Amino acid sequence: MVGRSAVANPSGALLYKEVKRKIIDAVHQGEWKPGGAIPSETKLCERYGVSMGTVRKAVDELSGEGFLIRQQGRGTFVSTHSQDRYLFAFFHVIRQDGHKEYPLVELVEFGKAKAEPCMATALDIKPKSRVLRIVNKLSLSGAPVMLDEILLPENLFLGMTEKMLRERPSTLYHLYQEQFGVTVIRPHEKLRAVLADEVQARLLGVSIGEPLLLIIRTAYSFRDQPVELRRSYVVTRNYEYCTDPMVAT
Amino acid sequence: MVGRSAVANPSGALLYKEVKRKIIDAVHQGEWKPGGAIPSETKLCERYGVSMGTVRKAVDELSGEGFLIRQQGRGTFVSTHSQDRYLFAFFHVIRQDGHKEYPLVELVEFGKAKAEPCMATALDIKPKSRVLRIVNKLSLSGAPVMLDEILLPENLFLGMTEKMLRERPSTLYHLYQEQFGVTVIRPHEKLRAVLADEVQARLLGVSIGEPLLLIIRTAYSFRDQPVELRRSYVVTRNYEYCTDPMVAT
DNA sequence: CAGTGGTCTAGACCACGTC
DNA sequence: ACGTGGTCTAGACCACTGG
Repeated sequence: MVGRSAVANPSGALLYKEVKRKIIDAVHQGEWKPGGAIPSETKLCERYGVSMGTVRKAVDELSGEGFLIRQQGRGTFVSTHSQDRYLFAFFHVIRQDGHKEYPLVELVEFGKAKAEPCMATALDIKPKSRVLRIVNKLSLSGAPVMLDEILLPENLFLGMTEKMLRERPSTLYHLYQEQFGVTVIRPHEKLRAVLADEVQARLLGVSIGEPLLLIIRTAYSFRDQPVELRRSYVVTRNYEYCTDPMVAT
Repeated sequence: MVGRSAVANPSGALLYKEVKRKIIDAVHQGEWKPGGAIPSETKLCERYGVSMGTVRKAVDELSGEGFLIRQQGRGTFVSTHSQDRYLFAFFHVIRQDGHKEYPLVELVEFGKAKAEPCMATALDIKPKSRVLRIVNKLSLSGAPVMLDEILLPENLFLGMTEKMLRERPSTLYHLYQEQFGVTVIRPHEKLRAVLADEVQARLLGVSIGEPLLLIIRTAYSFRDQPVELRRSYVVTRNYEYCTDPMVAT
């Protein structure tokens, strides 16, 4: 037989996983950029010395994970967090009648802090190392609905300024990607119900003791590296958190 | 060319979607039963007159949707809601330290009611048609944590008795499948934060005004048919709702 | 029109589970 | 040893996009 055997290959891993890794690496090393196209499937076959089916399986998985976007007749592109499809992949709060809307984001606070133990654990950094702290107020239909407290490991976001956040044209995750080369690929969220404290009540325009939905999100980049910890407090009087806002195939 | 063309086929649909549909139908018609094996991939090729790749794509999707379970070296099986992997596909409440636990379920109420407009809409039935109403209390580590109010269209669950619910050995969804031939394949959930009213406080052993996580779930069967509406009230003092409890590939 | 991804074929060898 | 699913090959035709 002229081809390689079905599974055995230099690194000992599955062939299509190997191809996935190589594609991700090429993007990491800047060969193909977010928003740009990657080579056609035929060219990828030649480049990696595998058959179409194997390239397809690799690209299929990467596209399923949201890393690539395929467009029939046009090509396959490296995804960007500025794309519309991405906003609602991470923003799950919609009106109770099902209406979706883009939130208006307002910066409330920006500064540095020392990581508390729970933050350090979640972000996989040393206790008491420095973190950036951002507080945003999000409004829907003109009314404040959500308070975001965002914590970032400082070393990944060196040089972040308040100005960047105020002038940000698109989403925060787009900023991470464009300015700091940090691509969020997977959020993990935990939810609780809590009562509004005085600060939250004031900022959200509700009474103290109003029930709030607390969303604790850890956002992961490649290799399961945590890059952001976020606590969101949502007034669910008119809005709700919706699992799986994605449309079906 | 001897084979059929790549896309054109009798029904005009994609070939692998056609195969998916036929597999689902065979299960529906009782040819292959939940828990049992379906024919090997080779046999499915012959039966449906398509190639391995096409059968694989169909089975891959059905297995991704949780309808089938593949086991290397053994075969492919029709999934059952009694399987362990299924409990946590629908039960997302875990302890705040990440520990997962099986809830103890206790029936609080069982009866019939007329569908309110919002229920009728969600369940896609006529307003004021009859629904079954079940209220369960769920405990974790011996303490009540969650209250479930479950609403079912009566016509799909004719003959359901309180006895069935009390003697239920496994999950409710397993009961739906075994006794009524209703297979839940996809839940859709919306979450809010609310305050405990008097009844909830009493049943859950908390004070009135305790913040509760409200989970409004619509469960769908095949063809996007809604089969259950469920409102769950969770005390999130020690527990939390966790998105994506599934382990990665 | 040429080039892309989407689907499909008809095989092959491998790793795993069961007998 | 045998049958299963898991992976892989080396092509093919189709539908869609763009020039």
